[in-house]
Formats: sequence, structure tokens, C-alpha cells
Amino acid sequence: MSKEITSRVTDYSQWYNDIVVKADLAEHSAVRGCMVIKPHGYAIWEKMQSILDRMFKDTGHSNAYFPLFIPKSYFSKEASHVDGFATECAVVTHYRLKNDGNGNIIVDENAKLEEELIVRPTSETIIWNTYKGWIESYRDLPILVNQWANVVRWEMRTRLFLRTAEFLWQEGHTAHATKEEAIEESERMLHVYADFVENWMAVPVVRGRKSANERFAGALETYCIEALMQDGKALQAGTSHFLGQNFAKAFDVKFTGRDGKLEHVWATSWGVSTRLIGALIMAHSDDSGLVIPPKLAPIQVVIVPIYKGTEELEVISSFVTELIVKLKAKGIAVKYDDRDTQRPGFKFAEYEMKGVPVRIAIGKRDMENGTVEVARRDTKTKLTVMQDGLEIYLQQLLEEIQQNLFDRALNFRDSHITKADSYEQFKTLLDEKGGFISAHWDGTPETEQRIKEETKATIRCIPLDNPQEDGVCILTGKPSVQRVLFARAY
RNA sequence: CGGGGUGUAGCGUAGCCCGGUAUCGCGCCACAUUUGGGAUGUGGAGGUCGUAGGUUCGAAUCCUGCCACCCCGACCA
Repeated sequence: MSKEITSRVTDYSQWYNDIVVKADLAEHSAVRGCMVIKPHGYAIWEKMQSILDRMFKDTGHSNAYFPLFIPKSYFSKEASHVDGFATECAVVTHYRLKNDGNGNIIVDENAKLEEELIVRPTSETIIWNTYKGWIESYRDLPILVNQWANVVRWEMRTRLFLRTAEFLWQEGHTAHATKEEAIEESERMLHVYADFVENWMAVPVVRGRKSANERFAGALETYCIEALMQDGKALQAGTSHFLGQNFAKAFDVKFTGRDGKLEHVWATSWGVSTRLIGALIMAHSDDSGLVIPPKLAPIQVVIVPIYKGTEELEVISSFVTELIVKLKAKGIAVKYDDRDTQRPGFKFAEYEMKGVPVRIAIGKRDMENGTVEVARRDTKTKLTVMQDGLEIYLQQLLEEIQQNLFDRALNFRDSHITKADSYEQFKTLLDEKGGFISAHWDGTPETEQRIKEETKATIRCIPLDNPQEDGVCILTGKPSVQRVLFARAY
């Protein structure tokens, strides 16, 4: 099957592509810029969905669904929002096809839509147009709604999971009576995201806010969590926006307060996407393939029998059947791979490629000794373990792997936040070390833009609770009150 | 959207300059021997050579248009 993958040092970006394809997560589709998410990749997404969905429900949110299509005029209502998305919108102009008489199917020019429809790149406009009808009084607030959906952004260059023309995500859209409450909500959801990414995906993040340049089109404040990939590039793993009253004003959404006065509603929106799968891959995986943290793994433990002849297999299988019951009782997702069409070595390599956290091999020798061979994916080490009490051992091992992955990523991240005090040093660090560079910035969009043009690095975020410290901007030498995190990013 | 490149079996490729219906490897199928890290042998199946047209007795090969993909820019929360 020749499933060799390119090593990370040879070509990191090819390594990434190889993992996605060879771990069977996704593939390019017949449609330009759009991917097919394969069952193994989708299983990871489903796992992410179910955990996040529970977290959203626990913080008081409900799911709903809004249309895929948005009337073009809605878009124009919020000026900065249009500017942000105009260049990457798919537009529906007709609603019918016809036969041209020569056996070709063509667009029926007589079926032109009176108003073109935009395929949603995000749903703020259609949602705020809807909320207008839901909100009259402070008693109708807050509205805490989330939707799981697909969106389309017509990107020029795409990468599986990281940037595709269509992708899956969730978008939360909330409406509040006060500014404070809306800000609190957007911060709360940022922390929900950080909690998920760190504790489930085992990827450490920096929580912060975006500079004006990087802010969401239409937001007053964009909060984000930034993660660091193994090649030293940053990846925005989630964003949460305080939208102020911008959309309420654009769609005329007002409510009557306790005091009887009419006021515009305060808004937030927040989202994470299938891009998280890209983050997962680039944070943990190695040259043998994908590495999935146990808490997100669709299969946590795979059992591979090693046998000669059906008689040996039967003995092993009856033991495994009992073991599976015990593992499931501990909540462990287990798979027994007794396919006779593949040899053990092949299976070992396959599950390594697919990132299964723990592999158990059981052969005749083990059956005689009352042992199994346990191999962990994160360290690629093997141990012989007693069958007795195996379920407890595995439960602890899975937790240990989860922790180890996080610690490893955290260690890498922390050793890749470097201070730079001059522009020369800044550029050298970017080229030679990568990672986040903590540097003083004069706070102006112009300076950020120039640094971006000259170095391809952007301000990833201004960390929350950022220590205040007097200094001078690395580019302009103007006074600065704090350092911000720069990096080259995905 | 600019500049460059590539399209040949599921995947990776040879052939193209110098025109004669296609090479090799992996994978796939069958059988046998195998099974503690990607098995081996024997046999077999699989191709509108991206697509449309042109030149020619004859086109994977030469010419033109189109499409797709890749790389570099531009663009991108």
C-alpha cells in the first residue's frame, strides 16, 4: 500500500497534505476549492460538534437554522461587513435550467432572479433581519442562538481543512439589552472555545483580542484564541465578536427597556470551523501520521489479534470479546480488528497513520502469559501489560496520553514566544525561529500594515491581561505601552 | 486575476522533441504458502492518453481553443 508520508523537515506543507489524505480524513472533490470530508475526518468533526454543542447548551444557548441564501440587499446594509466579504461571495442569479435544443443544459435566461442571492459567507445579516421580528421588549432578551451550518467563501487558494471554499462551522448569534452583557457574552464564549481547544484537543492557546486590521468586518471588538503549529506558524482557532449595535442599527432592531425608552440591541457572534481539524493535525501529528488526543478520538483503543490459523484466532477472540465489554463499561471507545485480509504489521501502520491513541496486540504468547502488548501513539512506545485489570490501566493511560500531548504542545508553544526589541531582531527571529514574537507596537494600523508587507507577519493578538510595559515600537520607535504577539499565520 | 508548470489505469509514472492504439511500479482480483511491524509466489483484470476541434493514410505525440490541478504573486478574520 506504500503509505509513506513526506517528513516534516523535508516539506511541512506536503507533510500536512499527506496526513490529511493518507489518514483518510478528506480529499479534494470534483468541485474547485471544495473538499470531501471522509468518514474518519467527519467522525472527528462529529466528536468536536457533540462536545461543543453540549458546552453551548450548558451556557444557555439553543440551536436554530437560518437560510443558506441571503438577499444581496441585506449585505449592503452594514458597510464594513460588505467590504469584508464582497470579494469572496458566491452569487445565485438564476433559478432554472433548460435544454438548448442541442442536448446541452444551459441556464434559462428567462429565469433570472429579481434580486440575486448570496450564498452565506456568514449569517449576521439574515439573522439580524430575522431578529428584528423577534425582539420588541427587554423581556425578549437575551436571545442566545447557535447554528451548525456550512458557509461559502470563494477563496483563491485552498488547503484541505485550513481554507476551503465551503466549510462547516457553528456560528452563535446573540442579542442583548446592554453593552456590558454583550461583551460578557463574547468573552464567555471565547473562554468556552479556549476550554475546548485546550482540554479536549490538547492544544494550548493564547486568548486575546485582535487589532483593528484583523478585526471581523462589522465588529467593534474581536476576541480570538491563537494556537501555534509545529512549523512555528500561528493559527486562529476560534473567534468571538462583540458587534456593538452595528447590526441592530443596520437592521433596525430596537427594544423597549424597563424605562420605556427605545434602544438598539447589542450583539455578539462567535464561531469555530472544521479548520480546527487542521489545527489538531498540525499541533500533534508526526512523521508516522496523525495523532489524535484520546478525548477526541473516534476510536481510542484498537485491538489487533496475532495468530496462526483459526483455532488461535478463536481463543484470542473470545478473550477480546470479554475485554471489550469491560472497556466499554469504562467508557472507552474500542475497536477489534479481526480482519483476516490484512496482516498485523499492516494494521499497526494503518492505525498509526490514522492516529488511534492506543493499540493492543494479543497473540498466542500473550494468551499463555496472561499479558497483552500495549503501544501508545504519542510516544510510539510499547509495553507488556497484564490482562488482569487492563481496563483500569487503559483508562489511566488514555488520560496520561491526553495530558502528555497537551504538555508537549504547551512546552513547544512556550518556548516559541520570544521577545524582540528591534526590527532587525524581529525579522531574524521570524526567519530563523518562528513562533510568536512579543514586541512593542505603536498601536497604529499603518505600522501593522507595513510590518505585514515587509515580513508577512501579522499581529495575532493582544493577549488578555497583557502586562503593561513602557517601550518603543520596533518599527517606528514611537512610544508603546505593551507588547503584542506577532507571527506568520495560516 | 497575472507569471510559470502539469494533465497517460485507483495512485505514481515512461513514451511526446523525431506521429504507427501505450511502459513500469504500487494498488486491485483469484489461488497457494504465510501472520509478534507495511508478506511471498503464480496467474489475471483494468486505458474515450483532461476535453473539443484541426493537420495527417494514421495523433498520447504536431497545431488551436477550452477545462482542471500544482507552484509563485495578488487576495484572504
